[in-house]
Amino acid sequence: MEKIDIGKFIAHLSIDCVIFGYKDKELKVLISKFKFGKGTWMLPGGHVLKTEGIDKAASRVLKDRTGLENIYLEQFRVFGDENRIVNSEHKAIMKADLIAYDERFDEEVTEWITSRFISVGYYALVDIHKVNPKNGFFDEYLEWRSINDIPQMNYDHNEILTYGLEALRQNLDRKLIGFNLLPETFTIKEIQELYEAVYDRPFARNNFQKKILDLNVLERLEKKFTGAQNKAPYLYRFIRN
Amino acid sequence: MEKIDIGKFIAHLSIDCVIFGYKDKELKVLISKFKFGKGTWMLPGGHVLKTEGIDKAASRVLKDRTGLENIYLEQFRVFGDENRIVNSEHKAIMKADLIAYDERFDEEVTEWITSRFISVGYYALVDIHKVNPKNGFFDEYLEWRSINDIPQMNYDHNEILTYGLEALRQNLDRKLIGFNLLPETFTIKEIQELYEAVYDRPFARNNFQKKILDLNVLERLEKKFTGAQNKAPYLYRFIRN
DNA sequence: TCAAAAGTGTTGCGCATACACCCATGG
DNA sequence: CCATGGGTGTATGCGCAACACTTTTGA
Repeated sequence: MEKIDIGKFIAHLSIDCVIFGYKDKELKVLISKFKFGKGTWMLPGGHVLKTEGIDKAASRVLKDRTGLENIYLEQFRVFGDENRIVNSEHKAIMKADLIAYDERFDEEVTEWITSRFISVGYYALVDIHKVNPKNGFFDEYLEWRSINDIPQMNYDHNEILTYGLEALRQNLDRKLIGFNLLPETFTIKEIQELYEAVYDRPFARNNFQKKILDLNVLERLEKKFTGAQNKAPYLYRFIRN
Repeated sequence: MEKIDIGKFIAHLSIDCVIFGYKDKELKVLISKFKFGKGTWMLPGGHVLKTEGIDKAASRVLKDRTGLENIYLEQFRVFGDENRIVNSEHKAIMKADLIAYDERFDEEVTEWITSRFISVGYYALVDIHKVNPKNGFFDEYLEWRSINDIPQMNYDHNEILTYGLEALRQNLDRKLIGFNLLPETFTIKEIQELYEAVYDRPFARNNFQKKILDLNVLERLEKKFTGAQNKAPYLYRFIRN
Protein backbone atom coordinates (compact mmCIF):
# COMPACT_ATOMS: atom_id res chain seq x y z
CA MET A 1 0.00 0.00 0.00
CA GLU A 2 1.31 3.35 -1.00
CA LYS A 3 1.06 6.58 0.86
CA ILE A 4 -2.19 8.35 0.16
CA ASP A 5 -1.89 10.93 -2.59
CA ILE A 6 -3.38 13.90 -0.82
CA GLY A 7 -2.33 16.09 -3.74
CA LYS A 8 -5.27 14.76 -5.75
CA PHE A 9 -7.72 16.32 -3.32
CA ILE A 10 -8.59 19.88 -2.48
CA ALA A 11 -7.11 20.70 0.91
CA HIS A 12 -9.22 22.10 3.72
CA LEU A 13 -12.47 21.30 1.94
CA SER A 14 -14.74 18.40 2.77
CA ILE A 15 -18.23 17.07 2.20
CA ASP A 16 -20.52 15.93 4.98
CA CYS A 17 -23.68 13.98 4.25
CA VAL A 18 -26.84 13.74 6.28
CA ILE A 19 -28.30 10.54 4.89
CA PHE A 20 -31.94 10.23 5.79
CA GLY A 21 -33.87 7.00 5.82
CA TYR A 22 -37.30 6.03 7.12
CA LYS A 23 -38.36 2.91 8.95
CA ASP A 24 -40.74 1.91 11.74
CA LYS A 25 -42.39 5.34 11.71
CA GLU A 26 -39.08 6.96 12.53
CA LEU A 27 -36.85 9.25 10.54
CA LYS A 28 -33.34 7.89 10.65
CA VAL A 29 -29.86 9.13 9.87
CA LEU A 30 -26.89 7.03 8.87
CA ILE A 31 -23.97 7.89 11.11
CA SER A 32 -20.48 6.51 11.44
CA LYS A 33 -18.56 5.28 14.43
CA PHE A 34 -15.12 6.65 13.73
CA LYS A 35 -12.41 4.03 13.69
CA PHE A 36 -9.50 6.08 14.94
CA GLY A 37 -8.69 8.40 17.79
CA LYS A 38 -11.33 8.56 20.47
CA GLY A 39 -13.85 6.65 18.41
CA THR A 40 -16.49 9.35 18.28
CA TRP A 41 -19.53 9.52 16.06
CA MET A 42 -19.49 11.42 12.80
CA LEU A 43 -21.54 12.09 9.73
CA PRO A 44 -20.30 10.20 6.67
CA GLY A 45 -18.11 12.49 4.66
CA GLY A 46 -15.30 12.72 2.20
CA HIS A 47 -13.05 14.95 0.19
CA VAL A 48 -13.26 16.51 -3.24
CA LEU A 49 -10.90 15.62 -6.04
CA LYS A 50 -9.32 18.59 -7.73
CA THR A 51 -10.93 17.48 -10.98
CA GLU A 52 -14.30 16.61 -9.52
CA GLY A 53 -17.52 18.58 -9.06
CA ILE A 54 -18.76 18.80 -5.48
CA ASP A 55 -22.09 17.18 -6.33
CA LYS A 56 -20.15 14.32 -7.86
CA ALA A 57 -18.01 14.08 -4.74
CA ALA A 58 -21.09 13.89 -2.57
CA SER A 59 -22.68 11.15 -4.66
CA ARG A 60 -19.40 9.27 -4.58
CA VAL A 61 -19.46 9.38 -0.77
CA LEU A 62 -23.00 8.08 -0.89
CA LYS A 63 -22.23 5.33 -3.34
CA ASP A 64 -19.33 4.21 -1.16
CA ARG A 65 -21.38 4.00 2.01
CA THR A 66 -24.77 2.87 0.73
CA GLY A 67 -24.00 1.14 -2.55
CA LEU A 68 -26.71 3.22 -4.19
CA GLU A 69 -26.54 5.53 -7.18
CA ASN A 70 -28.92 8.19 -8.41
CA ILE A 71 -29.83 9.15 -4.89
CA TYR A 72 -31.71 12.32 -4.17
CA LEU A 73 -29.03 14.68 -2.96
CA GLU A 74 -28.93 18.40 -2.25
CA GLN A 75 -26.47 20.78 -0.68
CA PHE A 76 -27.92 22.91 2.09
CA ARG A 77 -25.15 24.91 3.74
CA VAL A 78 -21.43 25.48 4.13
CA PHE A 79 -19.82 25.20 7.52
CA GLY A 80 -16.69 27.25 7.65
CA ASP A 81 -16.00 28.64 11.10
CA GLU A 82 -12.31 29.14 11.73
CA ASN A 83 -12.45 27.05 14.91
CA ARG A 84 -13.89 24.09 13.04
CA ILE A 85 -11.04 21.79 14.00
CA VAL A 86 -10.43 18.82 16.21
CA ASN A 87 -9.06 19.86 19.56
CA SER A 88 -5.33 19.44 19.90
CA GLU A 89 -5.52 16.51 22.30
CA HIS A 90 -7.78 14.47 20.05
CA LYS A 91 -5.75 15.52 17.03
CA ALA A 92 -2.54 14.07 18.51
CA ILE A 93 -4.27 10.78 19.35
CA MET A 94 -5.74 10.53 15.90
CA LYS A 95 -2.47 11.19 14.14
CA ALA A 96 -0.64 8.63 16.27
CA ASP A 97 -3.37 6.06 15.68
CA LEU A 98 -3.30 6.54 11.93
CA ILE A 99 0.46 6.44 11.61
CA ALA A 100 0.53 3.26 13.66
CA TYR A 101 -2.25 1.72 11.59
CA ASP A 102 -0.44 1.29 8.31
CA GLU A 103 2.13 2.79 6.02
CA ARG A 104 -0.30 4.88 4.05
CA PHE A 105 -0.17 7.44 6.80
CA ASP A 106 2.70 9.63 7.78
CA GLU A 107 3.07 13.01 9.43
CA GLU A 108 2.20 14.89 6.26
CA VAL A 109 -0.94 12.92 5.48
CA THR A 110 -2.28 12.93 9.00
CA GLU A 111 -1.57 16.61 9.38
CA TRP A 112 -3.54 17.16 6.19
CA ILE A 113 -6.46 15.08 7.46
CA THR A 114 -6.62 16.73 10.85
CA SER A 115 -6.20 20.30 9.63
CA ARG A 116 -8.91 22.90 9.53
CA PHE A 117 -11.74 22.05 7.12
CA ILE A 118 -14.54 23.91 5.48
CA SER A 119 -17.36 21.50 4.86
CA VAL A 120 -20.23 21.50 2.43
CA GLY A 121 -23.34 19.95 3.93
CA TYR A 122 -25.47 17.67 1.77
CA TYR A 123 -28.56 15.79 2.67
CA ALA A 124 -29.65 12.62 0.92
CA LEU A 125 -32.93 10.69 0.88
CA VAL A 126 -32.79 6.96 0.44
CA ASP A 127 -35.10 3.98 0.61
CA ILE A 128 -33.64 2.46 3.73
CA HIS A 129 -34.51 -1.06 2.62
CA LYS A 130 -32.26 -0.78 -0.41
CA VAL A 131 -29.23 0.23 1.59
CA ASN A 132 -26.49 -2.15 2.63
CA PRO A 133 -24.19 0.10 4.62
CA LYS A 134 -20.57 -0.43 3.69
CA ASN A 135 -17.87 0.88 5.95
CA GLY A 136 -15.56 3.47 4.51
CA PHE A 137 -11.93 3.40 5.53
CA PHE A 138 -12.55 5.58 8.57
CA ASP A 139 -15.70 3.81 9.73
CA GLU A 140 -15.60 1.32 12.57
CA TYR A 141 -19.22 0.70 11.59
CA LEU A 142 -22.24 2.56 10.26
CA GLU A 143 -25.55 2.74 12.03
CA TRP A 144 -29.05 4.00 11.33
CA ARG A 145 -30.08 6.11 14.30
CA SER A 146 -33.46 7.65 14.93
CA ILE A 147 -33.54 11.42 14.66
CA ASN A 148 -34.65 11.41 18.29
CA ASP A 149 -31.68 9.37 19.39
CA ILE A 150 -28.60 11.00 17.92
CA PRO A 151 -25.44 10.74 20.00
CA GLN A 152 -22.95 13.52 20.51
CA MET A 153 -20.92 13.73 17.32
CA ASN A 154 -17.50 15.11 16.55
CA TYR A 155 -16.83 18.66 15.33
CA ASP A 156 -20.07 20.51 14.63
CA HIS A 157 -21.77 17.49 13.09
CA ASN A 158 -24.76 17.73 15.38
CA GLU A 159 -25.27 21.27 14.16
CA ILE A 160 -24.89 20.15 10.55
CA LEU A 161 -27.54 17.53 11.15
CA THR A 162 -29.88 20.14 12.59
CA TYR A 163 -29.47 22.34 9.53
CA GLY A 164 -29.96 19.32 7.29
CA LEU A 165 -33.19 18.39 8.99
CA GLU A 166 -34.36 21.98 8.70
CA ALA A 167 -33.60 21.91 4.96
CA LEU A 168 -35.52 18.66 4.60
CA ARG A 169 -38.52 20.18 6.37
CA GLN A 170 -38.38 23.24 4.15
CA ASN A 171 -38.28 21.17 0.97
CA LEU A 172 -40.41 18.12 1.73
CA ASP A 173 -43.60 19.80 0.60
CA ARG A 174 -42.23 22.25 -1.92
CA LYS A 175 -40.19 19.76 -3.87
CA LEU A 176 -42.17 16.58 -3.29
CA ILE A 177 -39.10 14.65 -2.29
CA GLY A 178 -40.52 12.58 0.55
CA PHE A 179 -41.27 9.69 -1.74
CA ASN A 180 -37.56 9.07 -2.03
CA LEU A 181 -37.73 7.78 1.53
CA LEU A 182 -40.48 5.27 0.80
CA PRO A 183 -40.54 2.02 -1.14
CA GLU A 184 -42.02 1.89 -4.63
CA THR A 185 -45.59 1.49 -3.40
CA PHE A 186 -47.15 2.74 -0.19
CA THR A 187 -50.42 3.72 1.40
CA ILE A 188 -51.51 7.24 2.24
CA LYS A 189 -51.25 6.37 5.87
CA GLU A 190 -47.59 5.51 5.40
CA ILE A 191 -46.86 8.88 3.80
CA GLN A 192 -48.66 10.53 6.67
CA GLU A 193 -46.55 8.70 9.21
CA LEU A 194 -43.47 9.75 7.29
CA TYR A 195 -44.56 13.37 7.43
CA GLU A 196 -45.29 13.06 11.11
CA ALA A 197 -41.81 11.68 11.68
CA VAL A 198 -40.17 14.48 9.72
CA TYR A 199 -42.12 17.32 11.28
CA ASP A 200 -42.52 15.66 14.66
CA ARG A 201 -46.20 16.50 14.88
CA PRO A 202 -49.50 14.80 14.04
CA PHE A 203 -51.49 15.50 10.88
CA ALA A 204 -55.25 15.18 10.59
CA ARG A 205 -55.95 11.97 8.70
CA ASN A 206 -58.64 13.13 6.27
CA ASN A 207 -57.12 16.50 5.47
CA PHE A 208 -53.75 14.95 4.91
CA GLN A 209 -55.21 12.49 2.46
CA LYS A 210 -56.89 15.29 0.54
CA LYS A 211 -53.75 17.40 0.46
CA ILE A 212 -51.58 14.59 -0.83
CA LEU A 213 -54.05 13.38 -3.45
CA ASP A 214 -54.63 16.97 -4.65
CA LEU A 215 -50.96 17.12 -5.58
CA ASN A 216 -51.81 14.85 -8.51
CA VAL A 217 -48.55 12.99 -8.32
CA LEU A 218 -49.87 9.65 -7.09
CA GLU A 219 -51.17 6.77 -9.15
CA ARG A 220 -53.70 4.59 -7.37
CA LEU A 221 -52.98 0.89 -7.60
CA GLU A 222 -54.72 -2.17 -6.14
CA LYS A 223 -55.82 -2.43 -2.54
CA LYS A 224 -53.52 -3.70 0.14
CA PHE A 225 -55.12 -6.50 2.15
CA THR A 226 -53.37 -6.83 5.47
CA GLY A 227 -55.70 -9.29 7.16
CA ALA A 228 -56.80 -6.62 9.61
CA GLN A 229 -60.49 -6.37 10.18
CA ASN A 230 -60.95 -3.03 8.48
CA LYS A 231 -61.28 -1.52 5.04
CA ALA A 232 -58.21 -2.25 2.93
CA PRO A 233 -56.24 0.88 1.98
CA TYR A 234 -55.16 1.57 -1.58
CA LEU A 235 -51.56 1.35 -2.60
CA TYR A 236 -50.09 4.27 -4.50
CA ARG A 237 -47.07 4.88 -6.66
CA PHE A 238 -45.37 8.22 -7.11
CA ILE A 239 -45.50 9.52 -10.67
CA ARG A 240 -43.56 12.54 -11.78
CA ASN A 241 -45.55 14.63 -14.24
CA MET B 1 6.61 44.59 -3.13
CA GLU B 2 7.01 40.96 -2.28
CA LYS B 3 5.53 37.99 -3.99
CA ILE B 4 2.04 37.24 -2.75
CA ASP B 5 2.00 34.63 0.00
CA ILE B 6 -0.59 32.27 -1.43
CA GLY B 7 0.21 29.82 1.34
CA LYS B 8 -1.84 31.89 3.76
CA PHE B 9 -5.00 31.20 1.79
CA ILE B 10 -7.02 28.10 1.19
CA ALA B 11 -6.40 26.95 -2.36
CA HIS B 12 -9.26 26.29 -4.77
CA LEU B 13 -11.79 27.99 -2.51
CA SER B 14 -13.19 31.45 -3.06
CA ILE B 15 -15.98 33.75 -1.98
CA ASP B 16 -18.24 35.58 -4.40
CA CYS B 17 -20.52 38.35 -3.23
CA VAL B 18 -23.76 39.57 -4.75
CA ILE B 19 -23.95 43.04 -3.22
CA PHE B 20 -27.44 44.42 -3.54
CA GLY B 21 -28.30 48.09 -3.36
CA TYR B 22 -31.45 50.03 -4.13
CA LYS B 23 -31.82 53.39 -5.87
CA ASP B 24 -34.23 55.09 -8.27
CA LYS B 25 -36.78 52.29 -7.87
CA GLU B 26 -34.26 49.79 -9.15
CA LEU B 27 -32.52 46.90 -7.48
CA LYS B 28 -28.83 47.19 -8.19
CA VAL B 29 -25.81 44.95 -7.94
CA LEU B 30 -22.21 46.04 -7.49
CA ILE B 31 -20.07 44.40 -10.13
CA SER B 32 -16.44 44.68 -11.04
CA LYS B 33 -14.75 45.36 -14.34
CA PHE B 34 -11.81 43.01 -14.15
CA LYS B 35 -8.45 44.68 -14.63
CA PHE B 36 -6.52 41.88 -16.26
CA GLY B 37 -6.91 39.48 -19.11
CA LYS B 38 -9.86 40.16 -21.37
CA GLY B 39 -11.33 42.70 -18.97
CA THR B 40 -14.60 40.92 -18.36
CA TRP B 41 -17.18 41.63 -15.67
CA MET B 42 -17.18 39.73 -12.40
CA LEU B 43 -18.82 39.64 -9.03
CA PRO B 44 -16.60 41.01 -6.27
CA GLY B 45 -14.90 38.14 -4.55
CA GLY B 46 -11.94 37.03 -2.56
CA HIS B 47 -10.17 34.19 -0.87
CA VAL B 48 -10.29 32.67 2.58
CA LEU B 49 -7.36 32.74 4.95
CA LYS B 50 -6.48 29.40 6.46
CA THR B 51 -7.16 30.87 9.89
CA GLU B 52 -10.31 32.74 8.96
CA GLY B 53 -14.00 31.83 9.07
CA ILE B 54 -15.79 32.07 5.75
CA ASP B 55 -18.30 34.61 7.07
CA LYS B 56 -15.38 36.71 8.18
CA ALA B 57 -13.78 36.37 4.77
CA ALA B 58 -16.98 37.52 3.09
CA SER B 59 -17.31 40.57 5.34
CA ARG B 60 -13.67 41.39 4.68
CA VAL B 61 -14.38 41.39 0.94
CA LEU B 62 -17.30 43.69 1.58
CA LYS B 63 -15.36 46.03 3.80
CA ASP B 64 -12.66 46.28 1.15
CA ARG B 65 -15.02 47.13 -1.66
CA THR B 66 -17.68 49.20 0.11
CA GLY B 67 -15.89 50.55 3.18
CA LEU B 68 -18.83 49.36 5.28
CA GLU B 69 -18.87 47.06 8.28
CA ASN B 70 -21.71 45.20 9.94
CA ILE B 71 -23.41 44.62 6.63
CA TYR B 72 -26.24 42.15 6.31
CA LEU B 73 -24.61 39.13 4.76
CA GLU B 74 -25.73 35.58 4.14
CA GLN B 75 -24.39 32.60 2.28
CA PHE B 76 -26.82 31.06 -0.18
CA ARG B 77 -25.08 28.37 -2.18
CA VAL B 78 -21.82 26.72 -3.13
CA PHE B 79 -20.76 26.59 -6.75
CA GLY B 80 -18.45 23.70 -7.34
CA ASP B 81 -18.77 22.25 -10.82
CA GLU B 82 -15.55 20.68 -12.02
CA ASN B 83 -15.57 22.80 -15.17
CA ARG B 84 -15.74 26.01 -13.19
CA ILE B 85 -12.50 27.37 -14.64
CA VAL B 86 -11.42 30.08 -17.01
CA ASN B 87 -11.00 28.72 -20.49
CA SER B 88 -7.42 28.01 -21.44
CA GLU B 89 -7.11 30.92 -23.85
CA HIS B 90 -8.23 33.48 -21.32
CA LYS B 91 -6.15 31.82 -18.64
CA ALA B 92 -2.95 32.27 -20.65
CA ILE B 93 -3.72 35.94 -21.30
CA MET B 94 -4.48 36.57 -17.65
CA LYS B 95 -1.31 34.90 -16.42
CA ALA B 96 0.83 36.85 -18.88
CA ASP B 97 -0.87 40.11 -17.94
CA LEU B 98 -0.36 39.55 -14.23
CA ILE B 99 3.26 38.50 -14.51
CA ALA B 100 3.96 41.57 -16.66
CA TYR B 101 2.13 43.82 -14.20
CA ASP B 102 4.50 43.63 -11.27
CA GLU B 103 6.85 41.38 -9.37
CA ARG B 104 4.23 40.08 -6.97
CA PHE B 105 3.14 37.65 -9.64
CA ASP B 106 5.03 34.73 -10.99
CA GLU B 107 4.12 31.46 -12.59
CA GLU B 108 3.25 29.84 -9.28
CA VAL B 109 1.01 32.63 -8.06
CA THR B 110 -0.83 33.10 -11.33
CA GLU B 111 -1.32 29.38 -11.72
CA TRP B 112 -2.83 29.38 -8.23
CA ILE B 113 -5.13 32.26 -9.07
CA THR B 114 -6.33 30.81 -12.37
CA SER B 115 -6.80 27.26 -11.14
CA ARG B 116 -10.11 25.60 -10.52
CA PHE B 117 -12.14 27.17 -7.73
CA ILE B 118 -15.08 26.19 -5.62
CA SER B 119 -16.90 29.31 -4.62
CA VAL B 120 -19.23 30.11 -1.77
CA GLY B 121 -21.92 32.57 -2.81
CA TYR B 122 -22.92 35.31 -0.38
CA TYR B 123 -25.42 38.05 -0.84
CA ALA B 124 -25.20 41.37 0.97
CA LEU B 125 -27.71 44.16 1.47
CA VAL B 126 -26.41 47.70 1.78
CA ASP B 127 -27.72 51.23 1.88
CA ILE B 128 -26.40 52.31 -1.46
CA HIS B 129 -25.99 55.91 -0.32
CA LYS B 130 -23.49 54.91 2.32
CA VAL B 131 -21.24 53.08 -0.10
CA ASN B 132 -18.13 54.55 -1.62
CA PRO B 133 -16.92 51.77 -3.89
CA LYS B 134 -13.20 51.18 -3.56
CA ASN B 135 -11.42 49.15 -6.20
CA GLY B 136 -9.77 45.97 -5.08
CA PHE B 137 -6.51 44.99 -6.66
CA PHE B 138 -8.23 43.16 -9.48
CA ASP B 139 -10.86 45.81 -10.18
CA GLU B 140 -10.47 48.22 -13.06
CA TYR B 141 -13.54 49.87 -11.54
CA LEU B 142 -16.73 48.97 -9.71
CA GLU B 143 -20.18 49.82 -10.93
CA TRP B 144 -23.73 49.63 -9.66
CA ARG B 145 -25.81 47.98 -12.34
CA SER B 146 -29.54 47.53 -12.40
CA ILE B 147 -30.70 43.95 -12.01
CA ASN B 148 -32.32 44.35 -15.43
CA ASP B 149 -29.10 45.45 -17.04
CA ILE B 150 -26.46 42.96 -16.03
CA PRO B 151 -23.73 42.30 -18.59
CA GLN B 152 -22.30 38.93 -19.42
CA MET B 153 -19.94 38.05 -16.58
CA ASN B 154 -17.03 35.69 -16.32
CA TYR B 155 -17.24 32.09 -15.15
CA ASP B 156 -20.72 31.29 -13.88
CA HIS B 157 -21.18 34.63 -12.17
CA ASN B 158 -24.45 35.34 -13.94
CA GLU B 159 -25.76 32.09 -12.56
CA ILE B 160 -24.50 32.97 -9.09
CA LEU B 161 -26.32 36.28 -9.32
CA THR B 162 -29.52 34.50 -10.30
CA TYR B 163 -29.29 32.22 -7.30
CA GLY B 164 -28.49 35.19 -5.07
CA LEU B 165 -31.53 37.07 -6.27
CA GLU B 166 -33.64 33.99 -5.70
CA ALA B 167 -32.32 33.75 -2.14
CA LEU B 168 -33.11 37.42 -1.56
CA ARG B 169 -36.66 36.87 -2.79
CA GLN B 170 -37.08 33.87 -0.53
CA ASN B 171 -35.86 35.75 2.53
CA LEU B 172 -37.08 39.30 2.04
CA ASP B 173 -40.39 38.62 3.71
CA ARG B 174 -39.46 35.83 6.05
CA LYS B 175 -36.47 37.57 7.57
CA LEU B 176 -37.50 41.20 7.22
CA ILE B 177 -34.19 42.15 5.68
CA GLY B 178 -35.39 44.60 3.05
CA PHE B 179 -34.86 47.54 5.37
CA ASN B 180 -31.14 47.04 5.03
CA LEU B 181 -31.48 48.39 1.51
CA LEU B 182 -33.23 51.58 2.59
CA PRO B 183 -32.01 54.65 4.44
CA GLU B 184 -32.82 55.15 8.11
CA THR B 185 -36.29 56.59 7.45
CA PHE B 186 -38.62 55.92 4.56
CA THR B 187 -42.25 55.95 3.53
CA ILE B 188 -44.44 52.91 2.98
CA LYS B 189 -44.53 53.75 -0.70
CA GLU B 190 -40.74 53.51 -0.83
CA ILE B 191 -40.79 50.05 0.74
CA GLN B 192 -43.42 49.05 -1.75
CA GLU B 193 -41.32 50.25 -4.66
CA LEU B 194 -38.41 48.30 -3.24
CA TYR B 195 -40.51 45.16 -3.08
CA GLU B 196 -41.68 45.74 -6.62
CA ALA B 197 -38.09 46.06 -7.77
CA VAL B 198 -37.06 42.87 -6.00
CA TYR B 199 -39.97 40.74 -7.15
CA ASP B 200 -40.39 42.51 -10.49
CA ARG B 201 -44.14 42.79 -10.11
CA PRO B 202 -46.62 45.34 -8.79
CA PHE B 203 -48.21 45.18 -5.34
CA ALA B 204 -51.63 46.56 -4.46
CA ARG B 205 -51.07 49.79 -2.55
CA ASN B 206 -53.57 49.40 0.25
CA ASN B 207 -52.98 45.73 0.92
CA PHE B 208 -49.25 46.24 0.91
CA GLN B 209 -49.53 49.00 3.48
CA LYS B 210 -51.61 46.80 5.71
CA LYS B 211 -49.27 43.86 5.39
CA ILE B 212 -46.19 45.88 6.23
CA LEU B 213 -47.74 47.71 9.18
CA ASP B 214 -49.14 44.45 10.55
CA LEU B 215 -45.59 43.21 10.90
CA ASN B 216 -45.25 45.57 13.87
CA VAL B 217 -41.65 46.40 13.10
CA LEU B 218 -42.12 49.99 12.00
CA GLU B 219 -42.18 53.09 14.16
CA ARG B 220 -44.22 55.93 12.73
CA LEU B 221 -42.42 59.26 12.74
CA GLU B 222 -43.40 62.73 11.50
CA LYS B 223 -44.95 63.33 8.11
CA LYS B 224 -42.85 63.92 5.05
CA PHE B 225 -43.90 67.08 3.22
CA THR B 226 -42.63 66.97 -0.32
CA GLY B 227 -44.42 70.00 -1.69
CA ALA B 228 -46.58 67.81 -3.87
CA GLN B 229 -50.25 68.66 -3.85
CA ASN B 230 -51.35 65.54 -2.07
CA LYS B 231 -51.57 64.12 1.40
CA ALA B 232 -48.15 63.90 3.04
CA PRO B 233 -47.05 60.33 3.80
CA TYR B 234 -45.64 59.35 7.17
CA LEU B 235 -42.02 58.49 7.59
CA TYR B 236 -41.16 55.23 9.33
CA ARG B 237 -38.15 53.73 10.99
CA PHE B 238 -37.45 50.02 11.27
CA ILE B 239 -37.37 48.78 14.83
CA ARG B 240 -36.26 45.32 15.72
CA ASN B 241 -38.33 43.83 18.53
C1' DT C 1 -62.76 73.51 -5.41
C1' DC C 2 -60.07 70.08 -7.51
C1' DA C 3 -56.56 66.55 -8.71
C1' DA C 4 -53.39 63.47 -6.77
C1' DA C 5 -51.90 60.33 -3.58
C1' DA C 6 -52.18 58.65 1.36
C1' DG C 7 -54.73 56.22 4.69
C1' DT C 8 -58.48 53.10 6.23
C1' DG C 9 -62.52 50.06 6.07
C1' DT C 10 -65.35 46.21 3.73
C1' DT C 11 -66.15 42.33 0.89
C1' DG C 12 -65.09 38.04 -1.41
C1' DC C 13 -62.38 34.03 -2.43
C1' DG C 14 -59.22 30.14 -1.65
C1' DC C 15 -56.97 27.24 1.39
C1' DA C 16 -56.25 24.76 5.55
C1' DT C 17 -58.41 22.93 9.53
C1' DA C 18 -62.32 20.83 11.98
C1' DC C 19 -66.33 18.02 12.03
C1' DA C 20 -69.40 14.39 10.28
C1' DC C 21 -70.66 10.42 7.82
C1' DC C 22 -70.37 6.21 5.06
C1' DC C 23 -67.80 1.98 3.53
C1' DA C 24 -65.05 -2.23 3.55
C1' DT C 25 -63.00 -5.96 6.25
C1' DG C 26 -62.72 -9.99 9.10
C1' DG C 27 -63.90 -11.80 13.49
C1' DC D 1 -73.53 -7.55 13.68
C1' DC D 2 -69.72 -5.06 15.34
C1' DA D 3 -65.23 -2.88 16.06
C1' DT D 4 -61.66 -0.88 13.39
C1' DG D 5 -59.71 1.99 10.31
C1' DG D 6 -60.11 3.83 5.26
C1' DG D 7 -62.30 7.06 2.16
C1' DT D 8 -65.01 11.17 1.19
C1' DG D 9 -68.08 15.14 1.75
C1' DT D 10 -69.40 19.43 4.34
C1' DA D 11 -68.83 23.48 7.49
C1' DT D 12 -65.76 26.97 9.59
C1' DG D 13 -62.09 30.34 10.12
C1' DC D 14 -58.15 32.87 8.60
C1' DG D 15 -55.30 35.38 5.40
C1' DC D 16 -54.74 37.52 1.15
C1' DA D 17 -56.58 40.09 -2.76
C1' DA D 18 -60.07 43.14 -4.84
C1' DC D 19 -63.00 47.01 -4.27
C1' DA D 20 -64.72 51.25 -2.17
C1' DC D 21 -64.45 55.32 0.47
C1' DT D 22 -62.36 59.17 3.22
C1' DT D 23 -58.57 62.44 4.21
C1' DT D 24 -54.84 65.54 3.34
C1' DT D 25 -52.14 68.64 0.54
C1' DG D 26 -51.08 72.56 -2.46
C1' DA D 27 -52.37 74.72 -6.58
